[in-house]
Amino acid sequence: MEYNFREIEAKWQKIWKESHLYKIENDPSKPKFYVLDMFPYPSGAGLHVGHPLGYIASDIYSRYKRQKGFNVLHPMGYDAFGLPAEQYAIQTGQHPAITTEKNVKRYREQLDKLGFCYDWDREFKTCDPDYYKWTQWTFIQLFHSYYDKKADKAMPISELEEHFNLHGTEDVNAACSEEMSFTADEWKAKSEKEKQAALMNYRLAYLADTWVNWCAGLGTVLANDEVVNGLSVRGGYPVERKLMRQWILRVSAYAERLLQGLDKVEWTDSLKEIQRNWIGRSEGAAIWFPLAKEGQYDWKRIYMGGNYDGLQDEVSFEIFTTRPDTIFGVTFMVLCPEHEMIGQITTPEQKPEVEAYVTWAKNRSERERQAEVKKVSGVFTGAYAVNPITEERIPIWVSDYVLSDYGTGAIMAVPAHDSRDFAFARHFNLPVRQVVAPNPNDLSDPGTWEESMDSKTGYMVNSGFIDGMTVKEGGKAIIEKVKTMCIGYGTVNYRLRDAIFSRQRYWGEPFPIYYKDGMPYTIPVEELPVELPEIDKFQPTETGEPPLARAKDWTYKGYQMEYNTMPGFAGSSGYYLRYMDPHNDQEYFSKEANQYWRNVDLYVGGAEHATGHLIYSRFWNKFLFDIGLSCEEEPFKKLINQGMIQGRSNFVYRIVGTNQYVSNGLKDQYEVTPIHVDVNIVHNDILDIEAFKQWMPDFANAEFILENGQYICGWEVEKMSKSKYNVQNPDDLVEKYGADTLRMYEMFLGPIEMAKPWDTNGIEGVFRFIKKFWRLYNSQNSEWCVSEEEPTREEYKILHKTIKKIEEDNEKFSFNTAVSAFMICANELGDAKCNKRKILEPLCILVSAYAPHIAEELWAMLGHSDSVINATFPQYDDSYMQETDFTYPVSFNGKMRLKISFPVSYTQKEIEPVLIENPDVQKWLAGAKPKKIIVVPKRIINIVM
RNA sequence: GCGGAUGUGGCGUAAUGGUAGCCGCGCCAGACUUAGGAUCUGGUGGCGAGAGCCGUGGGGGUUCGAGUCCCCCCAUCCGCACCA
Repeated sequence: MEYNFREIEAKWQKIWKESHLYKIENDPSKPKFYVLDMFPYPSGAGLHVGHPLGYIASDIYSRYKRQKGFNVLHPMGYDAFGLPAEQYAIQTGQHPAITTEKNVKRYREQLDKLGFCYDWDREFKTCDPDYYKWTQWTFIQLFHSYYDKKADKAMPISELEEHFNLHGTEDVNAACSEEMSFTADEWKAKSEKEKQAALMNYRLAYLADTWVNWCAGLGTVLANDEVVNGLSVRGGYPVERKLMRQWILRVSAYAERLLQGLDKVEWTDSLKEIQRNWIGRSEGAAIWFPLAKEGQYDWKRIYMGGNYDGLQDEVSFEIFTTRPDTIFGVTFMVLCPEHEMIGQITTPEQKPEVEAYVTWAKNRSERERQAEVKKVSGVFTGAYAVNPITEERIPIWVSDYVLSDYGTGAIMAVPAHDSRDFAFARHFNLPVRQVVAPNPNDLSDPGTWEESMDSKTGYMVNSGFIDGMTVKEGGKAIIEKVKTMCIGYGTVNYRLRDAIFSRQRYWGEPFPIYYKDGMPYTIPVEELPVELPEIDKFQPTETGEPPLARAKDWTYKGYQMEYNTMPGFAGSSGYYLRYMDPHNDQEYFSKEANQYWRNVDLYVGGAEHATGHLIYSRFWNKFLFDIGLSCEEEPFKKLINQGMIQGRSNFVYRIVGTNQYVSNGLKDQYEVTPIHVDVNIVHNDILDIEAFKQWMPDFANAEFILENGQYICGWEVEKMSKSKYNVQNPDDLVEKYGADTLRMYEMFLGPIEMAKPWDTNGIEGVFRFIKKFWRLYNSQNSEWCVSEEEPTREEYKILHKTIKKIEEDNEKFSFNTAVSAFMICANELGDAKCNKRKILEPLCILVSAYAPHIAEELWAMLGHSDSVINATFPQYDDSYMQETDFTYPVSFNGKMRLKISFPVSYTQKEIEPVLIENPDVQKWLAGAKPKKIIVVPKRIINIVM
């Protein structure tokens, strides 16, 4: 039989599908292994060309693990809610469910063509009510939980209520939006609405007025990770800051655990680093600075921040600093433009200027603000604060270089040792005072400085009681001091912010929330799912309400339901758990299923999810862990980021002012304009001239200056995009070479985690290998030619060398070198004309993870009725590797000169005399006496002269 | 600016501190062919007629021996970026 990949691949894909070959059970008698690909969003464009890379790698690993005796969970499904389908719906009126269904179907077809071993019986979409029921359920649990810092976990909010009833806020140490203080009696005296408002301050899913990223272009708010450089990731629309009432997840409560957990997972250093940066832990101090007024300060009273009855006139600002040691160098204070105390403290003379500045700053878009980071702006309030340590009066300024949502929105400025404060001080001519020096006597005049001295090492100077201490000691001393003064304490701040969880959109999970008396209440879990209602149009209402406000009778027992929907990351944060038990209608997933599958052993996907999905799902999982659902605290044990697939563009060079095109090698002789040319009409950088002329009307009459009769195109690695004409569709390659060739070629390109250009130039080589592989089993004239003869020792050696290499490479995900090993093996067996079953049968198993179709066909031809995926991975036998002699490379001073063979049993003592006598060695020694001879057994001999 | 990664033939890449360039593309030569973007065989880092010399971004170092380990520098890519 001839190798006909179209026939073979179609045949086996059909058989696999019909027999549910890849369906697996939760079978506790076998060790488990969970391999997962990152949830794809089925876009209208079909499978992105970068996707298969990761899918192939995970598929190979899954098949390999299965052959190694593991029960492998390898599911697939779709992250199906989201903006593109809805944008399309707004434009065309087509319901997003229809678009989504169509896209999912196309994805599935593409995936099936690549021969993946997914257990499709576990497939689901995030927009399935059966699934989003559990997304809503989790939201309800979050709503009814708070984070107890003492227990360091989520707890039922009912316990907090109970505590309030008995003790008020005394001894409460919980994650919250703002510190609260009331007694049990005060609590009991509160109205139901007031109580709900107070509890909202603690819930893990809470409703609050916050500054959000409002994207008018998309008509919705966005999470921080959905905004890059002030533009929305989807669509690239400008984003502005807006104060809105939104659902928010208290992710920040988990900041420390999210950070600590990174030490327990096997992810790349770079990915962990990105997450650490995103979480952004910094240690420092919180210190209160009072507003300056006449007389002595009662620091204890000031600490209470005016919350004390009778001390309403005391105004103070809480600042956060990572450098408490530099407090003697504070020469001014800065508040963010959003700071609530600005109106209260601004002097009448300064009021117009301050108000103008605040209005200007608040109305700037995020993009403008970020683009002009280097520009210094700000305004003096006319008010002064008191440095609580030095008791100096310092001016209070307002500037947008202080951010409202980090720390407290107020800073103590130390221009000598902070570059931003320095720039600000220089711009507004504020004093700069040095308080840190490399050595205690090494002072200089800050007036002459061109930049601040940000060093975190050195000695304190001009710093009163901490003079002479190191920076570290000084910091500690100041924290001690402010503590005893009751005006501050050492603390930790995180950059990680709570996640905005509302979207003013239709195509997402509805919230299981209704409003009574203006306060939100959850729908009973027995009544879930809250299904997405039908609406007539997908736009916001005329009054600016989200689309769900259009739904008829969108109420619960007469109460209005929530109009917002959940964001894209809601459904993708816990999907990996649902695969463990996807059809369970009683629970998210059963305890038994979770106890068995535990967490994902291998997660494969792109690094672009580093600050979104991979933080949210870790948070989601930790919460489910806290409430006893998930038995593992980290969801993804090992994670591999497939490298980005870059485009490889081709160019033709038009001679300026003509319709003449000059070949790459000759272009330097002319003045040319490079023009992108469709890579699909270029083969190995040689342009198909006829196809080029037909490609676009402009080129129909093109003339060419050739080299060696050909037009050679230039090339460059760029981002893959339609406008650069460097997009290649995996379907076309499957059509041309077959899935097995494509799978192996993608692996052959290089290490899986490395970024690489999508260059199909080498695919022919892999195609040749596949055909060569086929011919090991089928003779030149296409007849089955496997013999039952006993292989030679040499043939066994080739096989076992390969078994060892493939096993090692599979284990370390080095799939490129494994493909290379298969090629070497096929070359060697071909040279040996080996057609023996005892060699070719195990080899077929080895290859089956990489090229499942051809392997399945050959396996059947070898006489097996069961699938090759159920075969056992061959056992490596070291005895075939044993040799009696070893050919030593002999080097002189580390340079390899010649080779001499010695029995492996020979020791250095036995080798040396023979070595010295050797005429070639004599020649290289040229009469000199070797200083030293190094023999590394079975490795190398080095003669030092 | 901060953090992470990467630098090896014309190209993709390979090398537990031990023979640099495996495997493949491309290229060259040959075989079979009416033909070749098919198949097969051989060759292919640079310089040199040759023995040989030089070669892993650059410069130092450790070592009998460095692409690999250490220090400094350069380039490219990725992430973060007024985070106090």
